[in-house]
Amino acid sequence: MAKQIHSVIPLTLNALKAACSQCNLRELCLPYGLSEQEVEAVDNMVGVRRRIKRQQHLYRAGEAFEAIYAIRSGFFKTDVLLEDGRDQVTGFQMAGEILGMDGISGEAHTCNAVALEDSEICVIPFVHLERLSREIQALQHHFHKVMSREIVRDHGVMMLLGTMRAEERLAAFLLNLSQRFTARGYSPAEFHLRMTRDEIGSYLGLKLETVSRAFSRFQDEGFISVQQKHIRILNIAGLKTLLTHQAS
Amino acid sequence: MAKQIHSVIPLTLNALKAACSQCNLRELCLPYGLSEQEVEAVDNMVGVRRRIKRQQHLYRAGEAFEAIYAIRSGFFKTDVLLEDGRDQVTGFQMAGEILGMDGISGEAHTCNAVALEDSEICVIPFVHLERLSREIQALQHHFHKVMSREIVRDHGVMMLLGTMRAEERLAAFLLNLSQRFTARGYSPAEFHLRMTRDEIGSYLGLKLETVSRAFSRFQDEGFISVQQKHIRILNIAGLKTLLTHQAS
DNA sequence: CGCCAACTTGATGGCTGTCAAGTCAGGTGG
DNA sequence: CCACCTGACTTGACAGCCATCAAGTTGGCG
Repeated sequence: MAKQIHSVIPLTLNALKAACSQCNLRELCLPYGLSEQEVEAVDNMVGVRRRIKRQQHLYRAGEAFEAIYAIRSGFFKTDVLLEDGRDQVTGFQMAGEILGMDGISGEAHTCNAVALEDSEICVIPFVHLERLSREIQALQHHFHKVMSREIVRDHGVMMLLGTMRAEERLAAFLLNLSQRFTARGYSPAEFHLRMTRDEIGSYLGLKLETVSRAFSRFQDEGFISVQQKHIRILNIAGLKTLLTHQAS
Repeated sequence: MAKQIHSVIPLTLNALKAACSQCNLRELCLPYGLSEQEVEAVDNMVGVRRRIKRQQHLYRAGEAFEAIYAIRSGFFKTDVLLEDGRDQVTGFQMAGEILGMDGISGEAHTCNAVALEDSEICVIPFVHLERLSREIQALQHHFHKVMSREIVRDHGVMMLLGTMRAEERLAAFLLNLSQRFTARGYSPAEFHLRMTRDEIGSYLGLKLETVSRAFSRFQDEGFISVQQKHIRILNIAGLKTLLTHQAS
């Protein structure tokens, strides 16, 4: 009991005032070409920064929706639970991406968001965002684009789940990760998976054994090298041909 | 040739000024409690009504994004095409629902929207919508909810594609249709499918034969009666148990 | 009446799920 | 420092669900 109190409370209270004006992820979260005055208004809109430890929830399905969250650093997954116990990972999110937009429609979150590594997020109270969006056109349009991008991304996942075979799914997944790491200035060819095989499988609609076998097969073919969660892509073109060539 | 010209051109030109103030789908498209003045402003925001004949495209992937569309009557599907020819239906839309939000992020549509029966839609130029959203808070919030609802819906489809077996998918599909028809004042138990088995299969990540077999099996079990595209649900509770009971 | 698209039904095969055993890496306690 | 333990992962054998291929049926339309 006492132990719990000591270990948990300090973590969630670790909050700082956010400062978009100083943030190097600004171009991911915010529109181009805001005036100084506007950036200051955005600084005031964003509430606080919060640290979330690995395996902690940022929010849970059913909780009241109050804010969306910008990931400042770290890595998250979102997942949905069915009544019968089945669940599915609906996405993996990394720095510069936005979490929580599913909650707007029903005023409650519809999925869980869990940190896969120690992370830092900026809290954006939704009423503030809407108020400021009414004043700054560029911010309004940017937010609409962010939501729309989420819809397009989901369509991509539906495509993947509906039409692709196991190896195609995993290839698409790796290429997607590679591209997103590249966009953040990391190596396109070498990265560390933050999620387990089981979580990858859940996201891709596969069992963990199938994911593992596909990894092994890719390694045998010389497309990648796998050591636990460390991935190195050796033949990006090879992975890409897996996607386009295998027509049904 | 001459025949084509005669049959096609008149259709797409069939456009009227829209009038939300008169529309009985108002509660689906618009927020509650707008003032008369505000409804009038919305009337001006919405461009024209357009008729789309069965099998005609409302928009195609790649076309410039200019407007979103509210379905006034009729039935649509949206689908995405992969380079290698595979495609997938990403959704079926009916009266009161909104089409085209996928286009906001990239300023171009990312999927095709095709009428599955003769339909009528209201064109909502997106710059108008954003302008008016900045003035009418309720409209702004309503639009955000509509986009968020699309995200939540997509998560539901991902769940379906990622975790359910063929018969569960079809049961979920039928129950979803039933619920949406009910919300529009139609019978919850009896309706006409506007799409082919192939389109259902594409949406559910199944082949048309599998869809057909599942229909037959549901009929044998006494859950539904099927006559071509005419569906009658005889045992809604039975269909629902298919969803929750079959844990893996 | 005949044609065609949509659909149904059967037989077969393959991909992936399931079950099981074993390996590996990291952390803990002696 | 090392043995042990646990969770994550790999690999193999087998089975089942669904895709594929094929043939036949139905209903709508010219």
